[in-house]
Amino acid sequence: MATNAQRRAQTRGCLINAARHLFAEQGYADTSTETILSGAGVTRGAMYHHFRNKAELFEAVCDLLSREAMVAIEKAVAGQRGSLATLKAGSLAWVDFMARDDVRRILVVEAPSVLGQERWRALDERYSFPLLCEGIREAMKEGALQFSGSAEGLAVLLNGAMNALVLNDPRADNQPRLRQDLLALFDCFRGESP
Amino acid sequence: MATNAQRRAQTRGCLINAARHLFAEQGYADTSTETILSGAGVTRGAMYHHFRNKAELFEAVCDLLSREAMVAIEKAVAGQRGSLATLKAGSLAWVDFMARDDVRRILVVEAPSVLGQERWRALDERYSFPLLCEGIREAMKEGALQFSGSAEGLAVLLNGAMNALVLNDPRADNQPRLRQDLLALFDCFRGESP
DNA sequence: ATAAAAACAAACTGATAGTCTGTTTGTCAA
DNA sequence: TTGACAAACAGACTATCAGTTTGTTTTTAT
Repeated sequence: MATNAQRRAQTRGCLINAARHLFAEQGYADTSTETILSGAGVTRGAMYHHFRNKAELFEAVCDLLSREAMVAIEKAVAGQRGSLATLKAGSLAWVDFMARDDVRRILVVEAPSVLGQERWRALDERYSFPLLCEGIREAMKEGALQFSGSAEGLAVLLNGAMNALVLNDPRADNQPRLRQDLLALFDCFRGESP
Repeated sequence: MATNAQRRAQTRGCLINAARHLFAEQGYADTSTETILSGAGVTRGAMYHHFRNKAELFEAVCDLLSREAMVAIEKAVAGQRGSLATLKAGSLAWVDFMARDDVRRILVVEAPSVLGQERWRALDERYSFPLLCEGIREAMKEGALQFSGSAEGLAVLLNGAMNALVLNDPRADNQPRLRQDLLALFDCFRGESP
């Protein structure tokens, strides 16, 4: 009835989707594979046919979320004019996406521990990081952004700054203020002038 | 023979010390409590008398490492003259300490996931963050550092930038370059300039 | 049509975090 | 000093759960 490719996509999709919501609500360690299985309407055998272990399923979830982040960023960047405005818009879009409760917990809080430092960085470098890096390089080339160090280094540091912003007390009302502070930070690189 | 306070300190110390090394080498999830117990020369009953669960023992390890970080920072800052030099020295000391393989794995990679975002932030705010915040406030007051946003916001962002630095590929030779980039970042806040 | 491979089903196993009950050791007031 | 109480510890036990194994169904390729 269904082709193998369809069956495969269907089963993987169900598992990833169920896992995504459960990991977001209960965290990785407190989500048993059994819960995921019943949530996805799939058996143990099927899951371990598609994923080597629980962590690999988690990685698939991370991949999905990262791709969604890319979409959000590209959408935000689309209508922008000027390299600095583009950089700012993209960065804010990234922050907005990562600040979502589910995304933050999975991609920012738990991913480094579950995937390990190496694979976590690999994820970053596969998706959002090149975009940020290119944005910075472009802005530096145009002179809209001046920095005595390397573009890649600045990208690493800004990436970390945004990460910290996302992690900083989402329930407090200081989130908008922090966004302002991030924009102020970008303006510190304009070289001369107010 | 020994007083209760002594026994308590002894047992807790052995557990925390054993756990510290095991968590650093194998990670939290892959270190069984049994391994910790035999490493500490202590029984299960003793451990669960002093710590509610495995995570609470991990938190005690984090507390110890954080205190050691404070010592390292205060030592580095001791001989410095000028608010900006003090800030830079303290920041580099923080980076150096956190970049240690054992410290990075426990405090930077795994702590957010094991403790949860809230308790992880609480840890930061109890130790290094106030120091960074005060350093920035001081430098801003002296005019050595100019920023249109709030000192606290800048502290959050810089803290994140340093975190990212620590996480960025420790095996590559780009670590010294990143340290230079961090110093360059500090110099972006001097307003007018050379 | 048939052989091979992919997809799935479900019982089973070893490891392990946390509990429970009981024992030893220290504390402190009378 | 002693006796009542609490803190510290010992170790057997349990429920859970990630991953394995073996067997079955469905698709694909020839």
